[in-house]
Order: sequence, then C-alpha cells, then structure tokens
Amino acid sequence: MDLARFLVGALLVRDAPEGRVSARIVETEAYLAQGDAASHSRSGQTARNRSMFLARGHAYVYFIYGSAYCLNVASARNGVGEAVLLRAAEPLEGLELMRKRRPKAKNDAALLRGPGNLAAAFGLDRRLDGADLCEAGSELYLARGTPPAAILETERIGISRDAHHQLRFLEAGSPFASGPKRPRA
DNA sequence: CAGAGGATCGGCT
DNA sequence: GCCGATCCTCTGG
Repeated sequence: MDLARFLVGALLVRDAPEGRVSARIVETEAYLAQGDAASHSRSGQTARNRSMFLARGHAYVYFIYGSAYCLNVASARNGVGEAVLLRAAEPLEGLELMRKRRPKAKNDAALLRGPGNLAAAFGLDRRLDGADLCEAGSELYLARGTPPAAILETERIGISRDAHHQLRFLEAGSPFASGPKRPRA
C-alpha cells in the first residue's frame, strides 16, 4: 500500500528503438502477499507470476483475457509475492508513438487509461517481465515526478472474488484516471 | 487432459 | 451499465 501510494505522481519512462515515451502515473492498485484472494500470488509462486516475488522495483508483466498486458511493480523483498498494478497515467513524451500503438484511443487523455491500454501504449509485453525498473537509462524505468495535491483511495476494479477494502489509489480529479472516482481522501 | 475463470477492452444500450 | 471476445494459466482427476 505504501508503494502504491508512493507511485502516484511518479514517472514511467521507456526508451526503445522505436522511440521514447514517458508518463506520470495517476492510478495504482495494491496486491498483498497475505490474505489477498485477488492477488496472483495467492496460491504461491508459478511460472507466470514468479517476477511478483522479486525484490521491490522489478517489473511483473502478465497477459490477461487473451488480449492485454498489465504492468506491475514488485513491492516486497525477494521471495515475497506482492506488487502494485499501474492502472493509468498522464502522457508526457512520445504522444505520437502512443497514438500509433493505440489507434483506438478516442483522445490523448485516454491513451493510458486502463492497465491494458497503458501497457499497449508503452509497447510492453512479457519480454520486459522481471526487468529492474530502478535504473535510470535502462529500457524501462521509474523516476521522480510531481506529487499529486491529493490522493483518493477506493476499492479495486475488476475484482469478482472479495472486493476488499481500499487498495486503489488515484490522483484526485485526474482526467487521466480510469473507472469510478469515489470520495474518501 | 479437460474445464473453468480471469488485476480487460471496446462497443452497444 | 452490460456483454462478448479471446487465450493463457491453474486446478483437479
């Protein structure tokens, strides 16, 4: 939860041969190592989720519903399956490349709205699973950004099991966020 | 090996 | 807000 909150306002950068894209994260969700029926790590480590068990700051990228990739940041220590899902971001650099990768986006504010869309605009797939996101200058990394004026906490999205409490974090009033914005700052 | 379900998206009502 | 597409992953027998 600490990392999920911390990452709202942080920057995500990808430097790839096709070009550079960057964005400011506005929405995240926490998936806990203990007592979280919705976490991919709920039944232990598998071939798919092993990166979730890497040390804090590593990427966990998975493929879902046969159509979308999602990017997470591992949040605990090596051996503990816990991560933060990046759900939405504000486009900063490489808008043209993002539009090319996301031709269906209705407008620029929607380019990075939703975890699958964010990953698509960044051109991510399983090749970046396990990458260290803490080294500036590597292909994909996190950097300091501008903190939000206020952070809202809501229930997570798309969870059919037990909805849990407030494990979703988003910048208050952000036009780049996904889903409903319930109160409770 | 078969079966079930999913941390989604986009289109339609 | 509701629903279907799509296919990967895990579980159980």
